[in-house]
Amino acid sequence: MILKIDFESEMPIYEQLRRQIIEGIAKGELNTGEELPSVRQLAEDIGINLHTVNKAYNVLKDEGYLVIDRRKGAMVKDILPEATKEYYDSLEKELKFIVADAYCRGMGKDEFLKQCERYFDEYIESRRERENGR
Amino acid sequence: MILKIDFESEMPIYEQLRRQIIEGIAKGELNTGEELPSVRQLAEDIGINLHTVNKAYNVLKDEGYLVIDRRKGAMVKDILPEATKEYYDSLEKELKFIVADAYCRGMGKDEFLKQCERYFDEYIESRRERENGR
DNA sequence: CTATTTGTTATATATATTATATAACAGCAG
DNA sequence: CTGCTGTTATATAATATATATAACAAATAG
Repeated sequence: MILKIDFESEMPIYEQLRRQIIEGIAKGELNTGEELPSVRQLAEDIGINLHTVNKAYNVLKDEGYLVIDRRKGAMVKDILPEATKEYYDSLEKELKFIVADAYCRGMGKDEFLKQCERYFDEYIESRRERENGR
Repeated sequence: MILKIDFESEMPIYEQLRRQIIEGIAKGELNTGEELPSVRQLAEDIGINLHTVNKAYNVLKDEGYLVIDRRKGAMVKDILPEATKEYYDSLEKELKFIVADAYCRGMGKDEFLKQCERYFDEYIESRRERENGR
């Protein structure tokens, strides 16, 4: 899986890593149980500090996406995190704002929903393709 | 319009203000052309520094939501910002991640879309009610 | 005219976050 | 033993966030 960091972005590097890894899991580029590069390896590959990678991994561990074995390294959990109440609450907050912004800018409900649907289908399709190839 | 700050939140105060004001516009609690409290007034009301309010106002000005008159203060723009290419790009990035996260957590496409639709309808309905009352 | 209000600008300070660098540690595999 | 894991510790630097205080120009209210 290819990870790309935008060093001009306001978004912290560890947060960019976190998001790309979650997107990678959604696409099926990263499978449950799959091992991730070691913190040192990944840090060297993308030219950042190992502590930055470590932070991303640990956030993902706390969220329930990864398990980290002190000796083997990080791997994607066999069972992905569930949609807990805390998750629903934060999702609602985030979505409400995004929808408000879109609505103010004159984006129609249908157009917005179509986009969401398209993104969902992209992940579903991507996973399906990869599962067939195995 | 009531603004509530969560001082425990990781989200910066000015960002909380920014989001609530956009949501207020979406709901129709704030109408185009309507004046906002002065930076000093609002800062005092919610117990924060005037520069924090000023930052929120200026971010919203840069985004095209507000006009700020040096003597009269801030007011909601008569014409709200459009969905520019930059906006679409940032929306796509944001939405793709959110969808990925939801998908990984086992949230169904229909459930996700239903929520988005509900939020849209809330804003539409809220605006309609307020327009009828005027 | 005077006093008050507006956003703006400037300076200073404190704190937290982000990212880096370097080093050392324990545990395990080859 | 050697080399690989993540982990811990310490230090440093830059940036973001928030506050405090003061002063300014421009307009308005009395």
